[in-house]
Amino acid sequence: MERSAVRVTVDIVIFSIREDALQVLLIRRKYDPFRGRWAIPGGFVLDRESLEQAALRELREETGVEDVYLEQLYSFGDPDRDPRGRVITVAYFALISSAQALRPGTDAEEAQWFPFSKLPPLAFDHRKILEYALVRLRNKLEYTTVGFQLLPEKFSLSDLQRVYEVILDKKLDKRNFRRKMDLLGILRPLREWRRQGVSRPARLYRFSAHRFERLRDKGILFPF
Amino acid sequence: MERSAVRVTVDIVIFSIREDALQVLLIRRKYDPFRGRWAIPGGFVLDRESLEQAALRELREETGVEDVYLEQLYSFGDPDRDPRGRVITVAYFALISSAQALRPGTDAEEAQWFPFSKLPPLAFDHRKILEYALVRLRNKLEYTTVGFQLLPEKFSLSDLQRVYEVILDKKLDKRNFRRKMDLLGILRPLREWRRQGVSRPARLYRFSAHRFERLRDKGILFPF
DNA sequence: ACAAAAGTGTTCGATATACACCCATGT
DNA sequence: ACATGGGTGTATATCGAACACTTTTGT
Repeated sequence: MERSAVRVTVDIVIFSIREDALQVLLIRRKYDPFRGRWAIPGGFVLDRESLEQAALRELREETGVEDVYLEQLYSFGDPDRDPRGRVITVAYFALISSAQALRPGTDAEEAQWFPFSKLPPLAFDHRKILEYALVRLRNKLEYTTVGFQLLPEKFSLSDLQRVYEVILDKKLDKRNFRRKMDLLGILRPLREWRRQGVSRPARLYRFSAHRFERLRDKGILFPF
Repeated sequence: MERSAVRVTVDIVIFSIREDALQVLLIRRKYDPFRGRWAIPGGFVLDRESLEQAALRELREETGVEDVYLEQLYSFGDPDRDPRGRVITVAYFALISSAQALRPGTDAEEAQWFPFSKLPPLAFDHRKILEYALVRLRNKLEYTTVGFQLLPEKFSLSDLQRVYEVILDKKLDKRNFRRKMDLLGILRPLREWRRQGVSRPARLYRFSAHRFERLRDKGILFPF
């Protein structure tokens, strides 16, 4: 068998809802190739770590956050995707709660949130990766509970609906949305309300993980 | 940045319906590690080929078939998954029509179909890969048209139903199944019938690709 | 009183499920 | 005539989509 002179990276599409928009975290490249361009955070897989560990490490280095939803997206391996040589990347996507503050630019890299609808020119094939990540996120939103990963622990139903609306990029009907969430049976209402400026206070809810497990057991979700 | 001393393979889970069962093609390893064990066909990615090209090449080498449904499954990169060192594999799955004959054991490798329900002990983490492939195949079956890829060009509705039944491992109602297929609007009835032994001849159908494209455009499918 | 967001039910069409008998053919 | 698989319709339950007004609060 032939040896393959290949290097492997992980790249992580980091989504968050900020300022009522779906945003992704990008870093500005300091070196060639694509110096000055924006890129998805990532880096080489180290010798003794799994792909997921590598993704978590990069995520920690880039943002300082630890507890996030992380899912493998797809592997991209066009021979010409990196001008430096043969580099295959395993792309992940991560969801960060809008409450989580990032430790800014830890390894002296310029990092910045961009609304998905206003992406700058990107390095490598990162535009393609981002677009596929959005497709997956939208699909997952419809048949799983990933949406909750983008919210803080306590949230109102309007918060939740806004998450769905900005990701799917369409208005949803409030009554239908609430009924659906209610039927899912994974929301625990709290005895807490939150005043949002000048109007009626909104009841807060918590995502009920253990009811969610039953859904998982019914095979609605995925094994990794 | 650190170099990663990694090699990359593609492995292909090859599904087919044979003898009214879902089967996978395995090859017997001739060399260590895991000499004598059965394994999913695969091999190293070459310098100038994409991941998909590598998968297609392995598929051709292993089976002689060219026109198949091929989809990337998942990348597996546990540091200890291969005793020879760091090998990351990008797993694909392929669907082969039951009509397609394989060029047998071309590169002097012993290849054999195994019913999914009677898998032998497998090399590496290939058992895990196979199990995930089945989960994906089942999911895809429900919201896409991959099922047709397992049939020859002309098929009866009973043939089609059998595909669904053996993959999902449950009996389906004939009338409901036919109505659903009819509503999908992707079957073209032919003026041809086939006698199956001693009973009434079954009408044959053809999968209508161009109607299918409309479904694809509606975003029901995936980009790769 | 009014502005702003929270909250709440009903109707309708589409889709999924359950269920049983007749038909065409070869032996 | 019978054994074998092919073919067909109806009734019910469930789910998603459309749609408008009242409530609570701060100013």
